[in-house]
Amino acid sequence: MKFTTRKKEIIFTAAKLFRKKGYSAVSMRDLAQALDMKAASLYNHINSKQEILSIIILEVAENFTQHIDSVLPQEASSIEKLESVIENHIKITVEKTDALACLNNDWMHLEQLALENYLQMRNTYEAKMRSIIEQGIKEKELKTANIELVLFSLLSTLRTLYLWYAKNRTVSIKLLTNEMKQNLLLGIIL
Amino acid sequence: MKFTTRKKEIIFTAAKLFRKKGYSAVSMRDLAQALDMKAASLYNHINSKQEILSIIILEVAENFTQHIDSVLPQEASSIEKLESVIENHIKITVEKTDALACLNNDWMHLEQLALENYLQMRNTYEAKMRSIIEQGIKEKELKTANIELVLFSLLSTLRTLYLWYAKNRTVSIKLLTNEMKQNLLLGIIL
DNA sequence: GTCTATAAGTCGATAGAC
DNA sequence: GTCTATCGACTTATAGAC
Repeated sequence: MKFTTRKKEIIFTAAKLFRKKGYSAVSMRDLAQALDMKAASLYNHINSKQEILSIIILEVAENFTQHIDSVLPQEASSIEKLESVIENHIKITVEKTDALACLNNDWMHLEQLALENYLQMRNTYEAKMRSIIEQGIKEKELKTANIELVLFSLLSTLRTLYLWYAKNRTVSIKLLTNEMKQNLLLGIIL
Repeated sequence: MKFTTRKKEIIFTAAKLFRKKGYSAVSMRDLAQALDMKAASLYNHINSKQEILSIIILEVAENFTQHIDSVLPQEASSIEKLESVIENHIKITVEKTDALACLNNDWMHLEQLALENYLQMRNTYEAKMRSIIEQGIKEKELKTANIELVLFSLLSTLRTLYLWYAKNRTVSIKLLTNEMKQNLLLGIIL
């Protein structure tokens, strides 16, 4: 992996460590050692450990926000919109595995503005997903069911897909995408 | 909540705190304060912070192990077995929400024997789930699909259902169970 | 069984030399 | 931009009084 700046290298490495042990269990000394430098030197590139976490998480959160904002106003069926959401989750899972894991597991260690910012993006994302599901039920494309549980069933699998992908990196994205659409939308019973 | 021993009260309270902030971010002082006592006094009831974590996690892991061991040899269809597994996940989600969250998020902070023990139980559990899915495909009850992804789709939702349940505690278990069977087994498309 | 005091080490972060 | 040295607070855990 090549980096344009030392700061990006630090953030990339931090995401890898945070994913394995969690934000709280990784010390600045651990991070420095992984980069073959001393902890004090990190502070020439970043202001605090907290800043590293917020950069990692908010960047991924913004990726999700941008995608759902582009999908929602489209003239498309609810199923097409859900498929596009699934594709985007898989894209982020593949391209930003470590950062996605941090977002999932360490968001509660964000502070102040970064935490508010994250929670606001997450709430908005879920509200927009909910409206797609409601559209689908109204237009008789989706089964009439508990909307909150349908929303959760979809998101829980998509959010944690990185756990599966980490152990199965050789799978083709096309196969992964098709199978996930099948499983999530059509179920597994013949 | 009433407790038969002080040790059980400590473990119950620890699970609540670990769930909110994660094992590493909860100090023995935090735990003591939540119990209205001093940190040093905790050590009259438990040997170490690590012991608390392993008691919390291994107890839940053994619940899962016992259930799948009782389901696997039954003379039942693969779908009936999967339904029984879903019911058990929901039962544990409802009865041991905090401990289940610890198992999901903090298992990697287990050490030595406890870690080996946990990983062995998890691997065995997944292997037995896999054999149920294989049985289902062989007997043409389940669609022919990527077994590993079907397994992951099911478990990812069941394992993180506590996140949804924590915000929707008033839902009836019967409704929750029926909806989850629908979503996971039959999909959401009409 | 709970307390105070404390050991021995780690934490995030800073100052200042080079 | 990296280093050594260090600060002050916090960490898990123990010793011993009550």
